[in-house]
Amino acid sequence: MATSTVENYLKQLYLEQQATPGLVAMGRLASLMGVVPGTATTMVKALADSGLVNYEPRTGTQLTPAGQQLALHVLRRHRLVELFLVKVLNLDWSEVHEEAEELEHAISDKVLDRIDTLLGHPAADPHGDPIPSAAGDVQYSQTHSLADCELHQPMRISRVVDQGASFLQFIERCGLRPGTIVRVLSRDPQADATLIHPENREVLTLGTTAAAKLRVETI
Amino acid sequence: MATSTVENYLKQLYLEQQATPGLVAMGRLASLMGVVPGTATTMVKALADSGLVNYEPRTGTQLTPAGQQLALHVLRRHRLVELFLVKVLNLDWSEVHEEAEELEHAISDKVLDRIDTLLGHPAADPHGDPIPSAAGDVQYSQTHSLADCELHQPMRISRVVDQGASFLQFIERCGLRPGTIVRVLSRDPQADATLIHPENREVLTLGTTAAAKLRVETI
DNA sequence: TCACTTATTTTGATTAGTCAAAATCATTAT
DNA sequence: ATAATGATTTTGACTAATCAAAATAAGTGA
Repeated sequence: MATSTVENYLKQLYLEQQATPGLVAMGRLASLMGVVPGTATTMVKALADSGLVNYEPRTGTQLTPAGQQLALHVLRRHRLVELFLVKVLNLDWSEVHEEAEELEHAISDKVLDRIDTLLGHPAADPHGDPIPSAAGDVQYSQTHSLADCELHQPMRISRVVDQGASFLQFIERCGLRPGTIVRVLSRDPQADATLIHPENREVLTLGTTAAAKLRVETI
Repeated sequence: MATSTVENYLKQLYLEQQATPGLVAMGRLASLMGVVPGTATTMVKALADSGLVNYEPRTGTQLTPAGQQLALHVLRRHRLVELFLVKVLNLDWSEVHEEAEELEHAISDKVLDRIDTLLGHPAADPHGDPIPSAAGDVQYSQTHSLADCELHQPMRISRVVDQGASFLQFIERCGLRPGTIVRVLSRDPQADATLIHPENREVLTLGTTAAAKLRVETI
């Protein structure tokens, strides 16, 4: 059985590879995990010995198929738990990430399965992140973000790519949760600004960094 | 923050002191925790340093008020989780003990509170064990067992003092879950047998050890 | 090519929890 | 009172995960 530390390394590697394909450098992994670089090196060597990652000294590391499988399992637990906490226990979506961070390591397959059934085999968590299947398949609807989608076209927000509670609360306040329909009215690269119009809400301006965190899909 | 190992030691000490008041010997604690006696000694010394137990070398240990407080907190989590798993996720009551054993260390006060609310502030878990309040109070309804209660008097089963899945499944099959009304028809000390009659069920015989595990209360 | 910067790896230590086995202590039985 | 028995404690060692700081490698600039 993988310890929860191992599960966290694998999960982080998976997310990082998803965001930036290719080898993950030790320094990068260390900062994601909140440890010093030497610790990451030691850990990755151990993971390599278990066949969960490939390790190229002084270059970087990446998940093996076995490692990815395990990472997806963890991610499935994490995301199902998040949705469960929101839907069944009425927690706020801005706080469930932290809670799930602990529960994802403690929950058995049996309990997870019940949760999955209770929720009706959902496809995405409260942030719009896809929930991997028990077999380890994930559906990435390759979307644009508010920072690069078409102007004036109504789009549906499908995903919020930032788990921070304060950002999520901000999104909440602006009425920009996943599912909401928005249109981008204009972009001003000089001002680093995107003018958007959420359905039934007031027009507002987002900086490009914030806009890029809101993934959208055409309707 | 107490590690889950520490939480388990405290929980086990509490349960043992409840069953057999007085100091708990190292050998006893070790066997309850499934470790070697030397390990228990080392651990108890550390717990004593943290002010969670009193330790009398070569005699035994017992919880301090602080230790008991923490133990009750763990027990509250354990039992609320058990009930939640049965009521909300439809797990079998014979399997929830194992599941709760892990979850009790991962669940936050906030989530626990939601569960408590969702279940309507229940007083007992699926085995009839009382759920300590958030403040750490427990209601022990001091009851008799089927091994020593009055004959012929209808009694309500209030508690099953054995968490083992196979025993619980047996109890289930005989229709002897908490809440059931039963009468003891006779006892034969020589044969070590108790003849009981569960309401709407067939008469059956239990050995004294098994009968003692079924706590009952007068109606 | 040589020095400099920066990331990575190595080394030595630390903490929590554990075991095996030797040493110690406290009781019982003779 | 002494020896035997049995529990307890101590000692030394191990694993997982970590950090601090020194050593090493790789790439960059001059």
